[in-house]
Amino acid sequence: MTQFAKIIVDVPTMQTDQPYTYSIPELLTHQIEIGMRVVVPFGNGKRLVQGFVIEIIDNNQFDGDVKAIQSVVDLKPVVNTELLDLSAWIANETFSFRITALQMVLPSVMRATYKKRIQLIDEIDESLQDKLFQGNDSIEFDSEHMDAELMKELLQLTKAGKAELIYEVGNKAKFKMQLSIQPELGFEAYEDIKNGLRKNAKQQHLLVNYLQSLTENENNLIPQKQVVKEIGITTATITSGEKNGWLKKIETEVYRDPYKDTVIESTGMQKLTPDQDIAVTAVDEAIKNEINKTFLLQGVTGSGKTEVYLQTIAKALELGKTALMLVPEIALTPQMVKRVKSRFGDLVAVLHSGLSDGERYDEWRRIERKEAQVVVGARSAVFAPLDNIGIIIVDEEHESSYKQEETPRYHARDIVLWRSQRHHCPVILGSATPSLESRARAQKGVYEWLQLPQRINGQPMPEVTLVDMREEMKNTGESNFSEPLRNEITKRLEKKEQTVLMLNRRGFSSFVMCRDCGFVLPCPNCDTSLTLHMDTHTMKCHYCGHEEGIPKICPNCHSRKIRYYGTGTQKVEEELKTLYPEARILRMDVDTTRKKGAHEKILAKFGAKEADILLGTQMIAKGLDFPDVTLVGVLNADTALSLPDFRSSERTFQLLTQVSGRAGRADKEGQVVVQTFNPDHYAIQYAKHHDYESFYRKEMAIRHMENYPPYYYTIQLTASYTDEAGAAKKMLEAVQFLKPALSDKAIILGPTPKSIMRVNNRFYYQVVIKYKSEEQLKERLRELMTKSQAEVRKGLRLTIDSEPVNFI
DNA sequence: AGCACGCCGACT
DNA sequence: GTCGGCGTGCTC
Repeated sequence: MTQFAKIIVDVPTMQTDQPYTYSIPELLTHQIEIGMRVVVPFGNGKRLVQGFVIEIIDNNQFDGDVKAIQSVVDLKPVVNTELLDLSAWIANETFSFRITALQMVLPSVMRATYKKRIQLIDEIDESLQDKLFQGNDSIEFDSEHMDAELMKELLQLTKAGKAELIYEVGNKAKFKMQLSIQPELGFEAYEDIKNGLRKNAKQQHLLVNYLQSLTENENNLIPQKQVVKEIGITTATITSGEKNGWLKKIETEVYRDPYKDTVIESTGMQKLTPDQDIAVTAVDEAIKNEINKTFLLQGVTGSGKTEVYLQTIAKALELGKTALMLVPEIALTPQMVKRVKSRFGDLVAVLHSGLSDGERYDEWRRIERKEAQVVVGARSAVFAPLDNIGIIIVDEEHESSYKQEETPRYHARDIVLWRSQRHHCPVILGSATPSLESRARAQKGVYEWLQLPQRINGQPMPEVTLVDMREEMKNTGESNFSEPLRNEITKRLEKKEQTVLMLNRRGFSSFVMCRDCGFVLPCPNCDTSLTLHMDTHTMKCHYCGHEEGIPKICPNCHSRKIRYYGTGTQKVEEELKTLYPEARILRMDVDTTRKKGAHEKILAKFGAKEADILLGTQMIAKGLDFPDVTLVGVLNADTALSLPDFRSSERTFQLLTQVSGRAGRADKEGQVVVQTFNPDHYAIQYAKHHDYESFYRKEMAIRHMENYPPYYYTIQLTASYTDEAGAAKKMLEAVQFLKPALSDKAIILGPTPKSIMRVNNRFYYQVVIKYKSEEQLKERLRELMTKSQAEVRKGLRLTIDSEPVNFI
């Protein structure tokens, strides 16, 4: 009996965002399973696309002609039922397409590649064939790069029936294979062969001896490369050995191991403090009883959260379960990875953005084949194809990088909670400064609250000194370094201790300004100014990537007095060098860490005490742990505070608390100097006193008053268009459309232009809706998307972001 | 997305 | 007259 399959096709549009029914050809009946990728004809002509099988049914519910599946891509399913369900849920929650959500849960190499080619099917004039096909009988048809004249002629040929258009669906994923050899005979047989060999056949002797020794081994599959190197014979000898039937050659898959060259010593469990012990016991209990429960593990820097994570992971493994641990990208340092690997060895798979597509795919396969049972990774690692998860950990749970800023705009924390329900396992959300959302849930008892209030070594938190830059400016003028900070740096240099200096990301760019007329070089495509990049000696736009030369004379008034301003890390570094000519300085920012591994190199250098001062952006706030750092300086604590985002206080508090924790972790006492223009701001004051609880209460009061999360949910709509009026009109229309479906408790903010209204010559307008419970909202938003399709074709872009992390 | 169909302007 | 512009509809 003919079976049918429901398939999500790889055509990411609203109109095609639904399962299509295809018949399963007889030949493929026993091959096709749910979760496999297939190639199907779609649309007019012979267009082929990839699709995912999401259901297999016995009777066709579609009244119309069904087409048959063309071919199967996979030997076994690549998406299990859990991830299939998860992707459907994500598509629904984030207003994205099912195909996009499906592709997101898989490594990017598994995405299909499409090619067209023109195949000659009839005899044509030889000179014409030379011209059009370069002597071949088919040619790739690439309408983007092809010569227009050539294309026209090829199409004419197709129309005349002399050639046809062929669609090809490719697959980028390749296993890296390696040739290995294996003995074919037993010990005795090799003995006989040896006796039969000529005396001077030295290489053959070596080979047979080697094969004979392998017969004793359990694992007798040895890479050919290794054999050649080890016993010094040629591959020719091995090949003739194969011909003689002494051995066989086998192709095996090898994994690209990015950590191949790092030697890792194994470490055991550490002794727990009483607080840690309470936490571990509570989580272990939940793992054992398969209780889907969320713990908020709130522990100050240095309180040993990581040890709690590692011991609960050990518990899960002990029970035959797997573990997933998420870490923010910037905290996923070699130190961090080493710590996990040293505990669990080869059971660990690591997924982070630094991996090549191939490496990422290999790690994914190790997980899928259950060779790796512990997964450590950044945001997208939440989709690791683990089975039977025992514990999920989200470290630094407050980090905004857990939210994906492109569609599907998911938050890893939400995915984690979904998966924990599916696997009946507990979740640990860990942080020194939990997000208000999570902390409030702990308050309400939705999460179980675990605390680690003490540092492991019983050390006090470092002393934080605030420097009022308004006062300082009067004395020191334009310097980035206040007198108190300079004095402290001098002291460290004398005592041969290390200093870390942090420059807040926002407002840290250098721009070019004319001293005579005040002209600032703007980006031609965006409403921003270009920033100076000394490494490439160009002016760049951070939003659209536009790049141009550094002007020598002012384009506006032709003055020669055009200089660069602002506090880029490079400029600060220069000032540091003049202040402390003898100090060894390392700079860490986007420019110096662009190359792969550069980040690690800088940290390793600093760790080896090859520098006195480490200067960097926020990337230095996370995960670095150097015992000789006794001074942490924050050059501009409050640049984020002035931003029109309700989370700016929270971010400032979190950042300051986090960097403070970097000072004096071992036996030496640390000190923190924070330069600020708002020394009285509560975020800065509470950070100075390491007082999360007071900050939490104060901030909650403000959120309550202003109707922001966690008291309200938020949704942000953004429209962009090539003309400003179009974008504004669309958002106005959206408000008109949504309003009737909302209760009077919902609050609509906007439409307003985005703070950078024009990016890459598109204009952006937004609307934010704050609400507590709106039954119809999501459905209405979906309708809005559907009815806007016609405009999308004309260039409108409409995005819906549920619980956005950036409001500007 | 990508392709066909269909209806209007300026050319071999 | 026809080639080709892009607005519209459809894809199991």
